[in-house]
Amino acid sequence: MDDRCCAPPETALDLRPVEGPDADEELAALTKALGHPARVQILRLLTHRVSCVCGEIVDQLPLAQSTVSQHLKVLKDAGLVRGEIDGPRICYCLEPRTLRRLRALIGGL
Amino acid sequence: MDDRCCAPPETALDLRPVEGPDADEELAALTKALGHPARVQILRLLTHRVSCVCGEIVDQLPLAQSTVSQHLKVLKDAGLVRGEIDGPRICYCLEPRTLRRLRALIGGL
DNA sequence: GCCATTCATCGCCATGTCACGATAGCTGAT
DNA sequence: ATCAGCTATCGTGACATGGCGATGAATGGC
Repeated sequence: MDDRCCAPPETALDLRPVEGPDADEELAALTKALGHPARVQILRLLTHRVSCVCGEIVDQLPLAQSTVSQHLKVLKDAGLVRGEIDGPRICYCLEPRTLRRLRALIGGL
Repeated sequence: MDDRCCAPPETALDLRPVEGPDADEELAALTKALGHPARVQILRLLTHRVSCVCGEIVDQLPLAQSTVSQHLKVLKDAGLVRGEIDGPRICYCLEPRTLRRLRALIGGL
C-alpha cells in the first residue's frame, strides 16, 4: 500500500526568484490549478496515502470518472502531480518540488 | 506615503484546523481568488508599498478601471484585502491575517 | 485473437470568468 | 448648489470552466 511507484526524492532546491513578472504568472497558474475543492481534495488524498493512488481517487470523490480525469489533467499540467503508467492503470503521485515552489511563492507575498 | 490608513496589527493567531472538508473549501476559495496574474500583481503592489494604495493600482496595471475594481472585489470577498473609505478615494491594504491563514493551509499540504 | 478493465478524450450544455465602456453614487472643493 | 474626481456597479460579449455520458486507446488475462 505504501510502496512508491513514481517518485525519485528530488531534493534539489529551486533558486528561481519569488518575485517579478514571471513569478507572478507562475503563482497565478499554480493557485488557479488549486482553486477548486475537488482538486484540493485530490491533492490531500495524495499526501495522505504515502504512495501513489490511481483510480481510487474516483471512488473517494462524488464525481464521475471523466470529471476526475479532467481535474487530474489540470493538476498534472500545473506540475503539481505526476502520473506514471503502471500496468493497466495509472499511478498518480505528488510532485513535492512544485509544492515546495508554491510554498516559496506564497511565502514571498 | 507610508502612513497606514486601515490596519490594526491584528496579531491573534488562527486556531482553525488546516485539514478536513472546511479547510479544503477554504483553501480552494483562497487560491481561486489568487488564481489570476492581475490579482497576484495587485497583492504584490500592496505588499511593497507599506501603506495602502488606492487608485494608483489602476495606473500600475494595463487594465481598465472597471476591470481592476472587479479584481479588487474578488480579493476583498476572499478576505485577502480590505478597503476603507479615505475621503474621496478608497484605501486598500492587505489583510495579513488571511495571508497567514493561506500560508498555513498550503503548509498543511 | 478476444474480452474486460482502466483511463483519457470528445461532444455537449450550463454556468462562470474576464474584459470593456457606460453609468451612477460619493465626496470635497468651488 | 454645483462641479470635478474617484470608485463601484451594470450590461454585454467572448471565452473558459465544470459537469456528464459516450466513445476510444492501451493493457493484462483468458
